[in-house]
Parts: sequence; structure tokens; C-alpha cells
Amino acid sequence: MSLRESKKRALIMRVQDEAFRLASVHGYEGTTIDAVAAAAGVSPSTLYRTFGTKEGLFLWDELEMPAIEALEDELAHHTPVEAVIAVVGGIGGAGFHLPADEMRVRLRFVFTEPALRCARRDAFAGFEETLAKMFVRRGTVEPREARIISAAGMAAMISAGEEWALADPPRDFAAVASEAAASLRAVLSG
Amino acid sequence: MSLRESKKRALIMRVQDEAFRLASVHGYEGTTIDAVAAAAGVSPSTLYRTFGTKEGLFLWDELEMPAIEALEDELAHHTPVEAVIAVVGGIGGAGFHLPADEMRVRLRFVFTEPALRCARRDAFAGFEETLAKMFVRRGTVEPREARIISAAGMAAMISAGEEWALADPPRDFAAVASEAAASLRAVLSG
DNA sequence: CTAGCATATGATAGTCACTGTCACTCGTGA
DNA sequence: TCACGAGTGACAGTGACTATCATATGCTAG
Repeated sequence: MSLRESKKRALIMRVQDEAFRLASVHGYEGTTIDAVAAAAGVSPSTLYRTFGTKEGLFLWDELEMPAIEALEDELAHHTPVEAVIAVVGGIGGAGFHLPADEMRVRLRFVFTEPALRCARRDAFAGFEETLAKMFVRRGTVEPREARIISAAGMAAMISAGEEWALADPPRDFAAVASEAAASLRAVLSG
Repeated sequence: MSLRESKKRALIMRVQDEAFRLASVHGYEGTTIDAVAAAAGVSPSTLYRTFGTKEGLFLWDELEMPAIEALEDELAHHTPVEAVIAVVGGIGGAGFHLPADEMRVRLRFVFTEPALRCARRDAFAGFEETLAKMFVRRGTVEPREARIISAAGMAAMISAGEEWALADPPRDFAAVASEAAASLRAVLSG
């Protein structure tokens, strides 16, 4: 990994750390971009270039990539419906880039902060469209059915994430995920 | 209907007319709230109070209400899955409050304008949650399955709306809706 | 019909997310 | 070590959105 790249990784980590820390103290609305930038020791310009928007600061996430790869693998040997069920059941199997409890805190914040609702749903919908395109590219389902299947799968993933983040007492992620996969199987046909 | 209420209706119509007209000329970004307010002969304050946000100006819509009522009716005698299939197949059966071609122009704008994407998805997701809550209230499905079913149904509705809005040459709405319902039936299990 | 009440409107000032631009610094590759 | 290009910071500006308060307008009881 080049120096530029590792610096960028470090920057993202540092900025998000400060963002969530400040937000846990002053709330989301009370945390300005300028304040986060100052706390992380960068300029607001850089922050906008890296995350795009204030919401992006809190929603930036690298969970999508492994999920996409897992789905590609599954699609090679199974139907879209079976593949999405398998992927839902296996989310987070490789662990996160943060300790699970820290991850849970952040996820809970993301799910409960009203000001993030719109951008959060948008991010989910974007991922959903990516999945639908993958189904279509494989050629086994028509576009409209692909969208319906990916919407159902995405709803299951979101449910799993939300239940895990909000569970009190905390639960094992794998258990929640497999429950979600079971629900998905119950609703989808063959 | 009281005078206040009818005035509000007239205001909404007038403001949205101006909003879509201005946006068709100057684009969404090039259309400021102040310009719409001036064109409609109201103050920006009133505009914010009525629509909340700039996106609300273009997304405000009264299609939800009839769909909810239709679903309530269906749920009285059928399973959630059957009910949502029936509702998807029957959208727009009562017609719109605008001529179909004007409705199509606006819907196409809403679906293609990038700046509206986030708020549009948020609105859909909000409706989706409403549906899920209805399923749960009826007590025949558990919450997680309810969310998956409503997500699938919503995806079918969105597909129908998008296909109808973008169809070239124009198609009959009922035909598109029944196709979407058929896809939904193919994906969902009894 | 009118007086009083509730609610809607308009004007103003202010905050802050976000954009565009340009000089500058710092990795990168020769 | 030098030149190139990508990333950074400072600055000014736009416009969506909020809070507040005085004013106006529709509603209702006497």
C-alpha cells in the first residue's frame, strides 16, 4: 500500500473517530463540519473532498465490498434467491474493522439519529440497486424480479443490522443474521 | 371543506405548478425557493411551513392515502402477500388529481433528477415502513417478515411507477401495474 | 354583527452545509 | 535531485433552512 493510500486510511479513521466522539457529546446537529475538521487536524475542504457530505462522515463504510464479493461467489452456483439468503446469513462473518462493541455503538447512532435517516436509506437503496444489477447481469431473472428480490434481501439485511445494533442485552451477530435469512426464506418462493 | 382548507389546497397546486414549470426551464438546482415563492405569490416562510424542504415541493403527493386505504380493505380478507399483490395491481385505478400526461411529466422529473434521489428514496422507505406496521398490526406475520414483504411490494410499486413514467411510447398505467403485480407474485411465496 | 381567539402569513436576521477557485505542499517516478 | 501531478488549505460566496415576532386572516361564541 502506497504512502498516499495509508495516509488516506489513517485520515478516514481519525476523522470518523472524532466525528462520532463529538456527536456523542454535542449531538449530530450540534457537531459542525468545522469542529470535526479542527478536532482531526485537517481543513474542512479536505473533509468535503473525502466524505462528500456531513452524512457521509457518519455513513462511510466498507461493509459493502465483502458483501458484493460474497454474492458474486454465491451467484456462480445458486439462484438469486438462494444466493441472497446465503449472503444475509453470512454477513459480518469475517468480522469488522473495529471492535464489535464500538461498531455497535456507531451503528446504533446511525440507526437512531433522525438527521441521518434520509442519507441512510439512500445508501441502502444504492446498495440494493447494485445487487439488482448483479442479478440481471447473471441473466437468470428479469429486471423487475431482480429489483424485488434485492429489495427483499436488503430489507432482511437492514433488519438484521438494526436488531443487532439495538438488541438489549447484546446478541451475537451471526445468530441475528441467520434469523433474518430464515425470515427471508419464508417469504421468498423457491 | 372549510375556507382555510380549500385555500391550502389551492396554494399547494399553485406552488407546485410554478415549481415544476420553473424547474423545467432552469433545472432543479437553478430553481431557488425564493424564485418559486415569488412566482406563486407567497413568502418563502409559508413555503417552508407547507412543504418543509425544497425536495418536499416536488415530492409532495397524495397517492399514499388511497393506497393505504386499499391495503386496509384487502388485509381484512387476505394474507399480507395477497393483499400487497392486489394493491400493486390496482394502483392509480381511481385516476390522478392531474391529467395523466402532466402526471407523467412530473413523475419522470422526480425519477430522473439526481438531486431528488435521496429524498425520493426516503419518501418511499417511509411509506414502506407504514405498510410494514399495518401488516404487524393485523397480527398475521412477525415484524421481520412484514418488513421483507412490504419492501418487496414497494419495489414492485416503484418499478411500476418508474416504468410508466419513462415508457416510450407511453403505456397504460393499469397494464404496467398488473405486470408488476405478476412479478411480485412470482417472487413471493404464497 | 362583532369581539376575541386561534391559526396562518410575512419580514428579518442569522447559521451552516456545501461549492468553486487558486496558490501551495507533498508524495511519486524518473 | 528535479519535475510532475495529486492532495491540501484558505477564502469568498450561494442558498437551504431556522427562529422569532409582528401582522393579517379565518373561525366561533355571545
